[in-house]
Amino acid sequence: MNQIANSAETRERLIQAAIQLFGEHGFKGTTTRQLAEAAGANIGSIAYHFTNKHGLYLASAAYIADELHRRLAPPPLPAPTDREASLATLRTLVARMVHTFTEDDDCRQWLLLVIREQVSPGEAFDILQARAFQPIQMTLSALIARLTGRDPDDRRVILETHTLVGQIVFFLVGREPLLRRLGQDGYDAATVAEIEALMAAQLARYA
Amino acid sequence: MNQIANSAETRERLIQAAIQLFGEHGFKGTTTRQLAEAAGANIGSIAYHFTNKHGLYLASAAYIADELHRRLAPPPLPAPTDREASLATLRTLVARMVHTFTEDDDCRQWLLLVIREQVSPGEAFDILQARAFQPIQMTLSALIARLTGRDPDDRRVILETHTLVGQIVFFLVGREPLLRRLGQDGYDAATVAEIEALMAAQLARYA
DNA sequence: TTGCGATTTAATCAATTGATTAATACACTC
DNA sequence: GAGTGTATTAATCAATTGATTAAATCGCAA
Repeated sequence: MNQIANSAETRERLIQAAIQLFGEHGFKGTTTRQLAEAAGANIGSIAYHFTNKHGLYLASAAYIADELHRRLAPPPLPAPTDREASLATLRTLVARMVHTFTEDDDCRQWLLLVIREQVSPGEAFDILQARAFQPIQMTLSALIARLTGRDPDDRRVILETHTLVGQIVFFLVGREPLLRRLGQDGYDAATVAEIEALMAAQLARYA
Repeated sequence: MNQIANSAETRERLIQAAIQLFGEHGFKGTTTRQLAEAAGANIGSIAYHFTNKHGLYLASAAYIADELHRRLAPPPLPAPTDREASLATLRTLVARMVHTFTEDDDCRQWLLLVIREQVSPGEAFDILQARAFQPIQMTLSALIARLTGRDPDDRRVILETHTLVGQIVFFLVGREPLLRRLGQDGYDAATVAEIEALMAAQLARYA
């Protein structure tokens, strides 16, 4: 191998540091010196690998998008006529989302960056939308469409998909107020199981 | 009147500018000079009225909390035994939340500040929690508890309340991806009506 | 009007910011 | 081992940052 190996390592460490720091303090709240130090790299490395601070930000967004897609990747859809299989796929997908948004600490790091792009969408939003949101959205819509006998582009299907996702995502977004109400400081296995059961009950209406 | 009138005006303009700018660019992303200019005030006014930039941030959070509470204020609860009235109150509350989160442009400005406090809760989070989240949370829980014949502190009730709120809030948080999927650039009256109908259908299970 | 505290203003401060530079160290080929 | 292009480093730059200061202005009471 050539020296690109070493280069790729620095690149990777910078992206990891960027995700953590951008996620915690935002874009302007994170300095290039913090990034370099956290990555064990030099300030100049940022310019060398990503042109500038914003380039590193975009690279982080792309990394997050790919990780999200990897975790919530749409499974191969069953035959459109097989209702039972479609429902099973939907259940699996929902369960995976619940686990990801409650138990995966990485997701919490990503949240602020993702939300910021929702509030004022920039270049990073397009990356997230294309690589993560859209595929998941489409898969869920397709499944719900089959189960309700509607068209996947039916507005009712789109809105129902949205409320389904919203319920789950809110365990990540509204995590803090919920945990305080529950008197806990984290989602333990029992709580996650309760949430899963709750969502499974929700899906019963598609059965 | 004494000169406090003029002082209060400057204070108010600073808070309004702060909500807009902090909401759009975050705390570090907003400079004191931007704040002063947007408020038509002098940089020194920030220190005079709020000690420092962070003090202005806290004042903005308090303002947002009060506005949220004002919009979603818990109506007087009906007699605990009156199921019909409880359901009607819940419907009203949900409808009001839908309208607020879809049609109220102010809410979109507040979102980033609120989410940031969820991600890394600071002093501002406690203000939001105490003045806005908690009262709404408690009211909804109380209503759902009555309608399901459970205790308001029952974990199942708490979690169900959370999913209910999550569905609605996600029309604000996940606004951008949804609108793209719908091929619209905003929530028109017809769409809001559809959402309202969808949520009303959700509440049918409590009937 | 005069006086007095409250408020606003312009100027200035030290510190930090993102970016750039030239020099150096590195990995690999010939 | 010399040569070459890649990657890293330390030092430096101009610009911007939040905060502070002393002076100026304001509103009202005596």
